[in-house]
Amino acid sequence: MTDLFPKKGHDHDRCIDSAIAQAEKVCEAENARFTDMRRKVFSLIWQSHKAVTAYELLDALQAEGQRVQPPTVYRALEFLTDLGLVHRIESLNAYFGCDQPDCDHLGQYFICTRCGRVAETVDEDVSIAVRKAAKQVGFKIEATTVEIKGLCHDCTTH
Amino acid sequence: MTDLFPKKGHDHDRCIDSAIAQAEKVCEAENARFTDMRRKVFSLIWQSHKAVTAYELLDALQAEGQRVQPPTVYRALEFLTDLGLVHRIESLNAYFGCDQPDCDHLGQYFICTRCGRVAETVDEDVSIAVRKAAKQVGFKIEATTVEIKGLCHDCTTH
DNA sequence: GGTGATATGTTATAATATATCATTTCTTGA
DNA sequence: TCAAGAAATGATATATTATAACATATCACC
Ligand SMILES: [Zn+2]
Ligand SMILES: [Zn+2]
Ligand SMILES: [Zn+2]
Ligand SMILES: [Zn+2]
Repeated sequence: MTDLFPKKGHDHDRCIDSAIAQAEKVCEAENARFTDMRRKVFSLIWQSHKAVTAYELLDALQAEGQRVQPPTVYRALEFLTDLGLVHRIESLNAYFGCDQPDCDHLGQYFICTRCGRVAETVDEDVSIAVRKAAKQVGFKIEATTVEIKGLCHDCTTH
Repeated sequence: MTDLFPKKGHDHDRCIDSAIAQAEKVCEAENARFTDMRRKVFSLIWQSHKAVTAYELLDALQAEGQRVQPPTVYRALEFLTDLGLVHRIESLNAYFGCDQPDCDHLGQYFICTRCGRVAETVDEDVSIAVRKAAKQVGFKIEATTVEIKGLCHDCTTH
């Protein structure tokens, strides 16, 4: 068993720094501008491993004294999700930071209903099973949403 | 290849009648009341094989002259989804009728982006792969959302 | 430095969902 | 049968999530 979720006392600053570094790389590769606002929103999303809502981000920005409106947040989120730097959790209407933005992320999301954290995996067996199921019914896949709710390992044992 | 989606010219009245008959059975078995409002909402959902939003249902009810408010629709939807007669498609904020309410529906949903129809499958291989992926990371599953968007067989060939 | 493209600001509003309390309808058992 | 309690619906208000439309600012490039 390898827990996808980070350990309790882990150095989260490293998560943040690494995520930002990766985001910079992706933006550069895509010739996309990692503006102050986008960087700010991205950092806020990475403050935890939980999914955050657009309005939580808005509140956080406003708490810092910025006069930000919803469209600003949604635009940043659109930019980040389009680049695969952030994923939207459909069943939560919330967003969280991708820790492997390089991969082609037809990912699956584990969502802990106790601690609220989200972890992403790109499980080949799941992908294969989904593709096979689609093929069996003559369905041409464009996108998949696989969201699994339950208890993370920490939350089952503590 | 067995298309999950109904044929174009199929007798949809039979779909509706059968769905209502099944719903009556389920409600009776659960000792739940299939009231006029719930039956009405259920029928409206079954007017097509597409997923419909709560407010589309509300509009349809109001168009019939009823003075219905959102809570009434959401209550009916909650009742129906709790019984497994209707499923919510998270990525669409919409609802559609289950055609196999007896099974334990850890189902997967195929959503055609062209014709808008939804079809449900309960694919064991997908379920197994998801359970295995969860086990590998020590995650205890409570619920799963598997929504697959793309083109149904009809829409790829016509 | 001027110009077009991109990003953000601003205002308004659309779309989805729920909280709360009042009223009606149903069930059930004295 | 009908009174009491439970369940469902009505009604009002509001919370939450998201986008449209147009103005302004910033950036990239020549
Ligand atoms: Zn971390
Ligand atoms: Zn947890
Ligand atoms: Zn039909
Ligand atoms: Zn189709």
